[in-house]
Amino acid sequence: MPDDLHDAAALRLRRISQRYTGGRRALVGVLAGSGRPLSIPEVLERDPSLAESSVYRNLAVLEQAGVVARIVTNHDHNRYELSERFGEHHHHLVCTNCGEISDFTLPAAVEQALDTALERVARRAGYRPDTHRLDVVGTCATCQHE
Amino acid sequence: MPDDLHDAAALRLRRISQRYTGGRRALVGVLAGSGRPLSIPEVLERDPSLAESSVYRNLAVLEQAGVVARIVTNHDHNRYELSERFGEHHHHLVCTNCGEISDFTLPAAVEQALDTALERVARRAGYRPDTHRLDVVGTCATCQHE
DNA sequence: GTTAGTTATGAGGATGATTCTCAACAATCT
DNA sequence: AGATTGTTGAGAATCATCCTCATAACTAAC
Ligand SMILES: [Zn+2]
Ligand SMILES: [Zn+2]
Ligand SMILES: [Zn+2]
Ligand SMILES: [Zn+2]
Repeated sequence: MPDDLHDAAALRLRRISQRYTGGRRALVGVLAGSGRPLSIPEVLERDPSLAESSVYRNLAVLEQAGVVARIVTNHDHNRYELSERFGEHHHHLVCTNCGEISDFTLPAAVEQALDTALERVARRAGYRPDTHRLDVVGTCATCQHE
Repeated sequence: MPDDLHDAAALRLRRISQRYTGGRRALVGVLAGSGRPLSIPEVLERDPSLAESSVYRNLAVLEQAGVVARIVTNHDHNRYELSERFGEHHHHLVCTNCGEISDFTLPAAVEQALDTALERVARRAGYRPDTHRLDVVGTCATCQHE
């Protein structure tokens, strides 16, 4: 967990007048160390010293600050990962069976073409576009063997 | 609400040994008449004769049958719309402020390029891809005036 | 068209993820 | 240090969603 990650997180929090406390630093560390989006029970497993209510509150704060992103799913729990601004722009593979999520990126040319097409379509509908979300929905390798 | 829509819905239900009852027909009618994805409170507003518990149960049945699709959101309620198989493949514009959702389609060339790129990327990750979801996240026209 | 068997309904209750409350605690400033 | 303001966490509250079960509707023989 590199220091500049924590520095950047602290900066973003300061921008919305929030402190970078121990609990929040721990959350960023857990998410950075995981490599894939985690549900809150998974976060608590990885650091049992954290209090459930604080984890909910702090992930919401970190989301507002733009440090983490919440991924909503059909399954029971939402999942969290570090915001794209701390990594590269990416998308998700979602398993309909077990709910697991992993990351992928598109070839630059496809991403580019997609982005300009989306920009145009949003403007035409009166929307001010901010970002986009793209998920491939399917069955993960593990769930195919059953 | 064209008859062939109801016929197709009935057929899909029959395939999973479910009946196309009055309540289910009413749900399909409401969703077909709306033109945009609706939350369950919105469905109940539009047809107050429906029972809340039956709406939840029947939308789940219709989802299993492939007649409706559930759209999960950051906001309080999920939303439902008729499945793509009853209309054309499309995507969503999502307002981060009020949660409203509207539909759009991509130019065929972009959609095509995207689809083949996704297929390739999913296979490489061991996934059996089923479909994809693409949302533009931003601010709707109404919410920009405030 | 009656009967027996199966499936759907709906009102109210249960579940459970998330959010709220509030008293104790920690950081920041003068 | 004292005063002010932000944070924590254990438990309670909320509320979208799902479940229960007695009743009603449908279906398929007889
Ligand atoms: Zn899986
Ligand atoms: Zn993208
Ligand atoms: Zn809006
Ligand atoms: Zn598409």
